[in-house]
Amino acid sequence: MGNSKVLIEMYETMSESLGPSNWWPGDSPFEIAVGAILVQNTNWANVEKAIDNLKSRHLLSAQAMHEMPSCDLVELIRPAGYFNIKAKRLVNFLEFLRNEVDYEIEGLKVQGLDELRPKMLEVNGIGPETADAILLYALEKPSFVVDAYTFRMMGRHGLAWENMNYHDLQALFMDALPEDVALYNEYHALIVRVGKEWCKKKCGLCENCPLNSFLN
DNA sequence: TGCCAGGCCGGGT
DNA sequence: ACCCGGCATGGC
Repeated sequence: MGNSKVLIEMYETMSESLGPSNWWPGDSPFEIAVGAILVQNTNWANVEKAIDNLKSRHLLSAQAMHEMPSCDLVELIRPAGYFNIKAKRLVNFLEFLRNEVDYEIEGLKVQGLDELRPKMLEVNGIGPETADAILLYALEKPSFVVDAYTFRMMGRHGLAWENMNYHDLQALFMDALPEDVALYNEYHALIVRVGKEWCKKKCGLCENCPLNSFLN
Protein backbone atom coordinates (compact mmCIF):
# COMPACT_ATOMS: atom_id res chain seq x y z
CA MET A 1 0.00 0.00 0.00
CA GLY A 2 1.17 3.51 -0.73
CA ASN A 3 0.62 4.58 2.86
CA SER A 4 3.48 2.56 4.32
CA LYS A 5 6.14 5.20 3.94
CA VAL A 6 4.20 8.11 5.40
CA LEU A 7 2.74 6.06 8.25
CA ILE A 8 6.17 4.80 9.26
CA GLU A 9 7.58 8.30 9.07
CA MET A 10 4.76 9.69 11.23
CA TYR A 11 5.39 6.94 13.74
CA GLU A 12 9.10 7.66 13.92
CA THR A 13 8.48 11.38 14.26
CA MET A 14 6.07 10.91 17.15
CA SER A 15 8.33 8.33 18.77
CA GLU A 16 11.41 10.55 18.61
CA SER A 17 9.45 13.52 19.89
CA LEU A 18 7.64 11.83 22.78
CA GLY A 19 9.67 8.77 23.74
CA PRO A 20 8.30 5.41 24.84
CA SER A 21 4.70 5.24 26.04
CA ASN A 22 4.76 2.05 28.11
CA TRP A 23 1.12 1.35 27.38
CA TRP A 24 -1.52 0.25 28.34
CA PRO A 25 -1.62 1.71 31.88
CA GLY A 26 -2.46 -1.18 34.20
CA ASP A 27 -0.70 -3.89 36.16
CA SER A 28 -2.36 -6.97 34.68
CA PRO A 29 -4.23 -8.16 31.59
CA PHE A 30 -7.48 -8.16 33.55
CA GLU A 31 -7.00 -4.60 34.75
CA ILE A 32 -6.29 -3.56 31.16
CA ALA A 33 -9.51 -5.17 29.97
CA VAL A 34 -11.56 -3.48 32.71
CA GLY A 35 -9.97 -0.16 31.82
CA ALA A 36 -10.78 -0.68 28.13
CA ILE A 37 -14.48 -1.03 28.95
CA LEU A 38 -14.58 1.80 31.48
CA VAL A 39 -12.79 4.30 29.25
CA GLN A 40 -15.50 4.23 26.57
CA ASN A 41 -16.15 7.88 25.73
CA THR A 42 -14.69 8.92 29.08
CA ASN A 43 -11.63 10.69 30.46
CA TRP A 44 -8.94 8.29 31.66
CA ALA A 45 -8.55 10.15 34.96
CA ASN A 46 -12.13 9.16 35.84
CA VAL A 47 -11.42 5.55 34.94
CA GLU A 48 -8.44 5.50 37.29
CA LYS A 49 -10.68 6.52 40.19
CA ALA A 50 -13.02 3.62 39.44
CA ILE A 51 -10.16 1.13 39.13
CA ASP A 52 -8.65 2.43 42.38
CA ASN A 53 -12.00 1.86 44.09
CA LEU A 54 -11.88 -1.78 43.05
CA LYS A 55 -8.17 -2.26 43.70
CA SER A 56 -8.09 -0.72 47.17
CA ARG A 57 -10.84 -3.12 48.24
CA HIS A 58 -9.05 -6.09 46.66
CA LEU A 59 -12.02 -6.55 44.34
CA LEU A 60 -10.22 -6.14 41.03
CA SER A 61 -10.61 -9.75 39.96
CA ALA A 62 -12.99 -11.37 37.51
CA GLN A 63 -14.59 -13.69 40.02
CA ALA A 64 -14.97 -11.05 42.74
CA MET A 65 -16.53 -8.57 40.34
CA HIS A 66 -18.87 -11.20 38.91
CA GLU A 67 -20.04 -12.41 42.31
CA MET A 68 -20.65 -9.01 43.93
CA PRO A 69 -24.16 -7.53 43.73
CA SER A 70 -24.40 -5.40 40.60
CA CYS A 71 -25.54 -2.42 42.67
CA ASP A 72 -22.19 -2.57 44.50
CA LEU A 73 -20.32 -2.71 41.22
CA VAL A 74 -22.27 0.32 40.02
CA GLU A 75 -21.20 2.34 43.05
CA LEU A 76 -17.53 1.36 42.75
CA ILE A 77 -17.29 2.37 39.09
CA ARG A 78 -19.43 5.50 39.47
CA PRO A 79 -16.55 7.95 38.81
CA ALA A 80 -16.07 6.48 35.32
CA GLY A 81 -19.47 7.78 34.22
CA TYR A 82 -22.21 5.83 32.41
CA PHE A 83 -22.00 3.61 35.47
CA ASN A 84 -25.25 1.70 35.01
CA ILE A 85 -24.56 0.65 31.46
CA LYS A 86 -20.86 0.06 32.08
CA ALA A 87 -21.62 -2.23 35.02
CA LYS A 88 -23.79 -4.31 32.72
CA ARG A 89 -21.06 -4.35 30.09
CA LEU A 90 -18.50 -5.47 32.65
CA VAL A 91 -20.81 -8.26 33.81
CA ASN A 92 -21.33 -9.36 30.21
CA PHE A 93 -17.58 -9.53 29.75
CA LEU A 94 -17.09 -11.36 33.06
CA GLU A 95 -19.68 -13.91 31.98
CA PHE A 96 -17.73 -14.35 28.75
CA LEU A 97 -14.53 -14.88 30.72
CA ARG A 98 -16.15 -17.44 32.99
CA ASN A 99 -17.60 -19.37 30.08
CA GLU A 100 -14.46 -19.27 27.95
CA VAL A 101 -11.59 -19.61 30.41
CA ASP A 102 -13.00 -19.98 33.93
CA TYR A 103 -12.14 -16.31 34.72
CA GLU A 104 -8.45 -16.69 33.74
CA ILE A 105 -8.17 -14.02 31.05
CA GLU A 106 -4.73 -15.11 29.91
CA GLY A 107 -6.24 -18.41 28.87
CA LEU A 108 -7.67 -16.51 25.89
CA LYS A 109 -4.16 -16.21 24.47
CA VAL A 110 -4.26 -19.74 23.09
CA GLN A 111 -7.02 -18.68 20.71
CA GLY A 112 -6.18 -17.13 17.38
CA LEU A 113 -7.10 -13.54 16.64
CA ASP A 114 -9.50 -14.57 13.88
CA GLU A 115 -11.59 -16.79 16.15
CA LEU A 116 -11.34 -14.67 19.30
CA ARG A 117 -12.20 -11.22 17.92
CA PRO A 118 -15.63 -12.19 16.53
CA LYS A 119 -16.49 -13.90 19.81
CA MET A 120 -15.59 -10.79 21.77
CA LEU A 121 -17.69 -8.61 19.48
CA GLU A 122 -20.70 -10.75 20.31
CA VAL A 123 -20.48 -9.62 23.93
CA ASN A 124 -22.97 -6.78 24.41
CA GLY A 125 -20.95 -3.67 25.25
CA ILE A 126 -17.74 -4.78 23.50
CA GLY A 127 -17.42 -2.91 20.22
CA PRO A 128 -14.51 -2.89 17.80
CA GLU A 129 -12.28 -0.46 19.67
CA THR A 130 -12.77 -2.11 23.05
CA ALA A 131 -12.21 -5.56 21.55
CA ASP A 132 -9.03 -4.48 19.80
CA ALA A 133 -7.70 -2.73 22.91
CA ILE A 134 -8.15 -5.92 24.94
CA LEU A 135 -6.73 -8.07 22.15
CA LEU A 136 -3.67 -5.90 21.66
CA TYR A 137 -2.83 -4.62 25.13
CA ALA A 138 -4.06 -7.45 27.36
CA LEU A 139 -3.58 -10.46 25.08
CA GLU A 140 -0.77 -9.28 22.79
CA LYS A 141 -2.62 -10.06 19.58
CA PRO A 142 -1.73 -8.00 16.47
CA SER A 143 -5.00 -6.06 16.14
CA PHE A 144 -4.56 -2.35 15.45
CA VAL A 145 -6.67 -0.07 17.68
CA VAL A 146 -8.58 2.77 16.03
CA ASP A 147 -10.18 5.53 18.09
CA ALA A 148 -11.55 9.05 17.79
CA TYR A 149 -8.02 10.49 17.85
CA THR A 150 -7.02 8.19 14.98
CA PHE A 151 -9.94 9.42 12.85
CA ARG A 152 -9.13 13.03 13.72
CA MET A 153 -5.43 12.75 13.02
CA MET A 154 -5.76 10.78 9.79
CA GLY A 155 -8.46 13.12 8.53
CA ARG A 156 -6.39 16.16 9.38
CA HIS A 157 -3.48 14.77 7.35
CA GLY A 158 -5.58 13.83 4.35
CA LEU A 159 -5.02 10.09 4.81
CA ALA A 160 -8.64 9.28 5.69
CA TRP A 161 -11.90 10.81 4.59
CA GLU A 162 -15.28 11.22 6.20
CA ASN A 163 -17.01 8.11 4.88
CA MET A 164 -14.38 5.72 6.23
CA ASN A 165 -15.56 3.47 9.03
CA TYR A 166 -13.68 1.68 11.80
CA HIS A 167 -12.84 -1.35 9.68
CA ASP A 168 -11.62 0.77 6.76
CA LEU A 169 -9.23 2.75 8.91
CA GLN A 170 -7.96 -0.32 10.73
CA ALA A 171 -7.30 -2.02 7.39
CA LEU A 172 -5.46 1.07 6.18
CA PHE A 173 -2.99 0.74 9.06
CA MET A 174 -2.74 -3.04 9.02
CA ASP A 175 -2.17 -3.18 5.26
CA ALA A 176 0.51 -0.52 5.49
CA LEU A 177 2.41 -1.72 8.56
CA PRO A 178 4.21 -4.98 9.31
CA GLU A 179 2.22 -7.30 11.58
CA ASP A 180 3.99 -6.42 14.81
CA VAL A 181 2.36 -6.33 18.24
CA ALA A 182 4.95 -3.95 19.68
CA LEU A 183 4.54 -1.56 16.74
CA TYR A 184 0.73 -1.57 16.94
CA ASN A 185 0.95 -1.08 20.69
CA GLU A 186 3.21 1.94 20.51
CA TYR A 187 1.60 3.47 17.43
CA HIS A 188 -1.84 3.73 18.99
CA ALA A 189 -0.35 4.99 22.25
CA LEU A 190 1.51 7.74 20.41
CA ILE A 191 -1.62 8.77 18.49
CA VAL A 192 -3.55 9.16 21.74
CA ARG A 193 -0.72 11.06 23.43
CA VAL A 194 -0.35 13.44 20.50
CA GLY A 195 -4.12 13.79 20.23
CA LYS A 196 -4.61 14.64 23.88
CA GLU A 197 -1.93 17.28 23.76
CA TRP A 198 -2.28 18.87 20.34
CA CYS A 199 -5.32 17.63 18.45
CA LYS A 200 -8.37 18.05 20.63
CA LYS A 201 -11.78 18.53 19.03
CA LYS A 202 -10.95 22.20 18.69
CA CYS A 203 -7.49 21.94 17.18
CA GLY A 204 -5.65 25.22 17.35
CA LEU A 205 -2.22 23.96 18.35
CA CYS A 206 -0.92 22.58 15.09
CA GLU A 207 2.09 24.91 15.09
CA ASN A 208 3.55 22.98 18.00
CA CYS A 209 2.34 19.51 17.05
CA PRO A 210 5.11 16.97 16.37
CA LEU A 211 3.26 16.02 13.18
CA ASN A 212 2.86 19.53 11.79
CA SER A 213 5.54 18.93 9.15
CA PHE A 214 3.21 16.32 7.63
CA LEU A 215 0.45 18.86 6.99
CA ASN A 216 0.01 19.78 3.34
C1' DT B 1 -20.31 27.55 32.71
C1' DG B 2 -20.67 24.65 29.20
C1' DC B 3 -17.78 21.58 26.75
C1' DC B 4 -15.15 17.63 26.46
C1' DA B 5 -13.25 12.85 27.21
C1' DG B 6 -9.04 6.61 24.37
C1' DG B 7 -17.68 4.10 22.50
C1' DC B 8 -21.52 1.34 22.08
C1' DC B 9 -26.31 0.05 21.65
C1' DG B 10 -31.02 0.15 19.94
C1' DG B 11 -34.43 2.03 17.18
C1' DG B 12 -35.38 4.48 13.26
C1' DT B 13 -34.72 5.58 8.23
C1' DA C 1 -25.84 0.30 5.51
C1' DC C 2 -25.87 4.73 7.97
C1' DC C 3 -27.90 8.23 11.52
C1' DC C 4 -29.15 9.65 15.99
C1' DG C 5 -30.35 10.00 20.99
C1' DG C 6 -29.08 8.17 25.29
C1' DC C 7 -25.81 7.07 28.66
C1' DA C 8 -22.98 10.44 33.36
C1' DT C 9 -18.82 11.76 35.89
C1' DG C 10 -15.08 15.13 36.87
C1' DG C 11 -11.71 18.70 35.18
C1' DC C 12 -10.97 22.94 33.05
